[in-house]
Amino acid sequence: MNQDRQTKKTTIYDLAELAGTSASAVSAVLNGNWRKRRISVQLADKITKIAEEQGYALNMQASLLRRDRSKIIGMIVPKYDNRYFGSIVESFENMARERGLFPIITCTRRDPELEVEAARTMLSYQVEWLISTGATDPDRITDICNAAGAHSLNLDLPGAKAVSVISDNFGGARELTRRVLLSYQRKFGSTSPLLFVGGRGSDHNTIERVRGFRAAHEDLGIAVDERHVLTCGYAPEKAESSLAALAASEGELPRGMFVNSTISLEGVMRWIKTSHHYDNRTPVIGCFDWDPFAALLGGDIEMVRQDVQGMLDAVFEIIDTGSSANKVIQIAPVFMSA
Amino acid sequence: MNQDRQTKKTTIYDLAELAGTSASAVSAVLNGNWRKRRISVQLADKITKIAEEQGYALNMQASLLRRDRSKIIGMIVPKYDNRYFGSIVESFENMARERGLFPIITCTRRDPELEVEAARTMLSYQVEWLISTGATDPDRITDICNAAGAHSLNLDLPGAKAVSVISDNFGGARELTRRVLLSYQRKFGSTSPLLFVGGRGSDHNTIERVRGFRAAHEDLGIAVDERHVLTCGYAPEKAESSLAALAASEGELPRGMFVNSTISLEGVMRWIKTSHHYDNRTPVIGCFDWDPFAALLGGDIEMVRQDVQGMLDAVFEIIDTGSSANKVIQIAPVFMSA
DNA sequence: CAACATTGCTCAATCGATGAAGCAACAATT
DNA sequence: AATTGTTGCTTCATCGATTGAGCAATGTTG
Repeated sequence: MNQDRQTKKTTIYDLAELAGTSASAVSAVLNGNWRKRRISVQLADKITKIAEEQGYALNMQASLLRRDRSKIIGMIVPKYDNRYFGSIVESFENMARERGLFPIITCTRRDPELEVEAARTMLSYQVEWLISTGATDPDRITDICNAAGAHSLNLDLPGAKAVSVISDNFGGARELTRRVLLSYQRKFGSTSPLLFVGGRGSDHNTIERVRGFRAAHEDLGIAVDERHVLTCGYAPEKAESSLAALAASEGELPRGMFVNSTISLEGVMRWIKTSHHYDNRTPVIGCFDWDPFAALLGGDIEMVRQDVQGMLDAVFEIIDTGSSANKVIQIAPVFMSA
Repeated sequence: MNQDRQTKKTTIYDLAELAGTSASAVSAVLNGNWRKRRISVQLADKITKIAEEQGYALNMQASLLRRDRSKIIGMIVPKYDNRYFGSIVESFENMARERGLFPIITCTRRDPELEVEAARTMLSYQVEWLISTGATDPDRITDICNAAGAHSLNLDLPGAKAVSVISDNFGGARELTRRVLLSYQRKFGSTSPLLFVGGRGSDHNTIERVRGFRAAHEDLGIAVDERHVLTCGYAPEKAESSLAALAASEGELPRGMFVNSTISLEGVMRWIKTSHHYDNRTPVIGCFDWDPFAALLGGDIEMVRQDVQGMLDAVFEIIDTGSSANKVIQIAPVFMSA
């Protein structure tokens, strides 16, 4: 394998020698502004041909060192384990490439130290922008970016020191809760407060969603049961053990739920299946997030899909224009009819 | 926002001036080999302190240009829309970082042109290794890497020109098919050939899985129905319309299925739900891939989980040692009990 | 035909970090 | 006192691409 790899890479100097010309001319031809530099078409063709024959590849490090803009744009993302972050990353890459930017993405597993380390590394690579997606400490990253002369932006979770593009968590949660409460009423003929499961009590999105959850209850004149707000973290296992604990201490759990992410929903559904707590008592569920399989699970699951395209449109508008009037841009999520 | 960003970035020359020393000393201190270069502890401390105060960040482009190794490792990946690729990417990042390598990943959406363009771009960034995951034309990428003096490796789908680490598709499919056939027999008291749905007839994995599918049928003395091998592509919509077409032309479809990926399964489940074809006739299904929600769908879904950790262990063993005896390394997938 | 413009290129400095080579200053050894 | 060794730095060339300045060789104009 790989036995025919060259030891040394071809540079513009090698090409210049082969073409009997100067490195300067080669550079001009290969980076496209040879017209401006008055290189003849003949020489340009010759150089292009030789470059292709030699399999020449630009050394971006050398090029970037000399140029003023790197055109590199970084993103940190917590996980790759759900559709939401997956489609954020995929769209981000496409939109960056469309603009001639080179995207680099790093997964930081909700680890504050890793986030900072990743940010520093990206800055070493001269990123012009750094998008912190769902970061645990976005302001720290903004500070680091500012110190290094790079732009920064928060996505999904807001920070105080940079523009933030987030879902309308309050509005979305309020509407989702309202729908589940009404569906409950329609189905079971009575009203009842819902169970809230998943997310961290300290994170902005969860706080806002709980607020929307409460607002919807209040709208319909239903009192929230405080013991039933389980902000136990996002991991499936957390949701699972949290439900198990509550069921152990309370007996029967409500037949209506607000689940704070598909990740938590994973644990909820697993618990429902293994505990048999809801056998023959199928609950109505609202989930703040969307997954194609979860949508097919049957029963009564209503999902809100965060508007990834809308959020990234907002992100790139800021990047394209260089600034934004608002500090926090809220994008309304989309309701999927199950 | 961002009003306090500096115009110029701090360099080692700035630090040298502030510390009243030379850039060379600053460089030695900051990259850690100041002991070897006989810099005094006092000066090292002083420089470190000033660097921190100034928020100095190394210019990786300049550093890389000078150094022999870039320690950058690239991966191209088809999509971020399922657990398989998601966990490949996440593990890849972790394992690369553990080794002091800088991972860059690009999603190429199964587009051959994008794959090539992405490979070229990564080579410009001086990647030492390029891992082609599920690439449509891995050999082309290997050629490009060879020409540029970079190592390459195939993951998930094999190529002829570089070492390939893939799942044992034949073995896995054979065992999965066997299980589904037996489950069919147990459940319905008779035997019947299964339906094969999803994947591309031209890709290696699909070919091997169809081969395993046939072998398992043969093992049990069941004849495969050739019209029931639907290698219609991976996209959910393809699976959906393919099933609809078959049902339209054939009437009742078999109650046993082999689905070639969770992506295709998404279409299959949607069709089952919307068409009502299988209402009160729940089929037994085997899926070559795993998804937590799909696993909870109920009914009889058996899933094989590809051994991502095992595959990446093999990948990094090659990277660590620099070579491999085998051209194709097959990793057995793991059977999940539903 | 002199003066000037245009064409088609080359030269050389530059980006920031790195490290081999070298050089003072002082210490240790003969 | 002369030699050798050690410490603690600095100088400078270098990596490969870019670009302003400059320079011959032509072409054009009055």
